[in-house]
Amino acid sequence: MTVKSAPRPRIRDAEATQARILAAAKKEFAKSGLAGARVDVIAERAKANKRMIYHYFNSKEDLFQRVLEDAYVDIRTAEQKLDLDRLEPREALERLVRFTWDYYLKNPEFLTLVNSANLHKARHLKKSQTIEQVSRRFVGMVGALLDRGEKSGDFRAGIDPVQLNITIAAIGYYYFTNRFSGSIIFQRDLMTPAALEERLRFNVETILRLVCKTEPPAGK
Amino acid sequence: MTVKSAPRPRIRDAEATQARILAAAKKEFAKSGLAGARVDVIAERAKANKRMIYHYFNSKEDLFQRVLEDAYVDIRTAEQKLDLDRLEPREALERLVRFTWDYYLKNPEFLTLVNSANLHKARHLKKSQTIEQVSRRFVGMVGALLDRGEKSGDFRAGIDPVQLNITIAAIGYYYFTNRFSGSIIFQRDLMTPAALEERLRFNVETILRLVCKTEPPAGK
DNA sequence: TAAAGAAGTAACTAGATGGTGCAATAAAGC
DNA sequence: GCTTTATTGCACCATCTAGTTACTTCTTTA
Repeated sequence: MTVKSAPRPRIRDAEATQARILAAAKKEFAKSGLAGARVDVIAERAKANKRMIYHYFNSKEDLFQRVLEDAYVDIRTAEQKLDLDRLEPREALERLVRFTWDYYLKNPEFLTLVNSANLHKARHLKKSQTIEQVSRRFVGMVGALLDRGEKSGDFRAGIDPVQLNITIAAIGYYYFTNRFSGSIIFQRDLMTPAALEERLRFNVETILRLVCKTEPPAGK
Repeated sequence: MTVKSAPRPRIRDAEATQARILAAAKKEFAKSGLAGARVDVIAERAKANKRMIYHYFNSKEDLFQRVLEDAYVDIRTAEQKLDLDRLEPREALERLVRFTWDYYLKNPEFLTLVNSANLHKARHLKKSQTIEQVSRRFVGMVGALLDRGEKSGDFRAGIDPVQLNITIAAIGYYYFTNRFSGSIIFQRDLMTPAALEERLRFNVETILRLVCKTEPPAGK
């Protein structure tokens, strides 16, 4: 009777349901924050029953924590794939700056999720073991790059990898999270392709000037 | 009967009540965001009746907008008092970086308020005429400084004041708003006096290297 | 000093909101 | 097939929350 060759879509699929809930939750939390997010909206957007959310994730807070964890794992995983070791130090550094920028641009939810986490004093991160693991590797990466560049004579000595990491993140992060207020205060649209390109160039220059011994080659 | 020479504290004082409400609202909005803030909490903390909030400020949203406006006016006013014109360009630039840092450090509510505003796409700022006024003056200030430094030969030519402004804000702002997640990810307390001092030094160096022609004097 | 208006209070409402109890149904194991 | 277990849906609740109604009390001023 039923053709089984192509397995028909499962009517009950725990994994798929959980994935839909997580995706919907990410969107909703990113859009409205933890307090502003509505569980009913998440359920509706996930095409799941609200009951499922509590079945799989226990509570709104736990769901938020899970969303946050997944978001951190995602960016850290992407960073690891950069393979900075295989590039010249200067190139590797520039690549990291560009990657960070692009990630924020393409994943704006990440920014608001982190903001929400910090509004709650990051108590959702403290609980998480996953976060610590991925973070450690990440911090090591820039440290190794700085060492390499120092030895090759490209980079100045004694730069703290944590400070550099923070700065690279900051100059992109701030631009994007505050893009709305920024566009008003500075009276220009910060999100046009031209504006984005200009900012990225400025950021690369900022970091190269900070880290490199000699000046970056005068513009293209 | 009643001695009127020393006017006894007024039992009814519209201005004082409004001020108390605004102060309480600032705290509550900064702590919990727009959605998370509770009007009842604001009323209680202001030692005012909830009805008064609606009497003076019409709605929760309007109150939020007012708090935001006041916060922007406060920082922009403080910046104007810096009197950068009277300093050497390099000194003036360093002063601006240090001021921005100190302001964020001493007014952490400002950061979360701005974050909340941006979570809501800054629609509370768009409505406000006050913001535009104070913003314009502020942007001009750094522009004038850059011009002056360029002419004196201290600064590189062609630096966009808006990009510089954003960068100066970013390297402090990011550090503070994400201090909770940062302390976990980087596995060090970012708020100890030593950590704060180190970061400020790093920030000054970042900006001087970005803007100045010659290297900043090799550290002490 | 009387009238008018401003400042303040308590109790209340209508609608939302996170979270549940319980039964129904599909899938997996025997 | 038949039992067991995991997945899902519906209806419901207790509580919270922004905003309001109706009223009292203080202050000013004519």
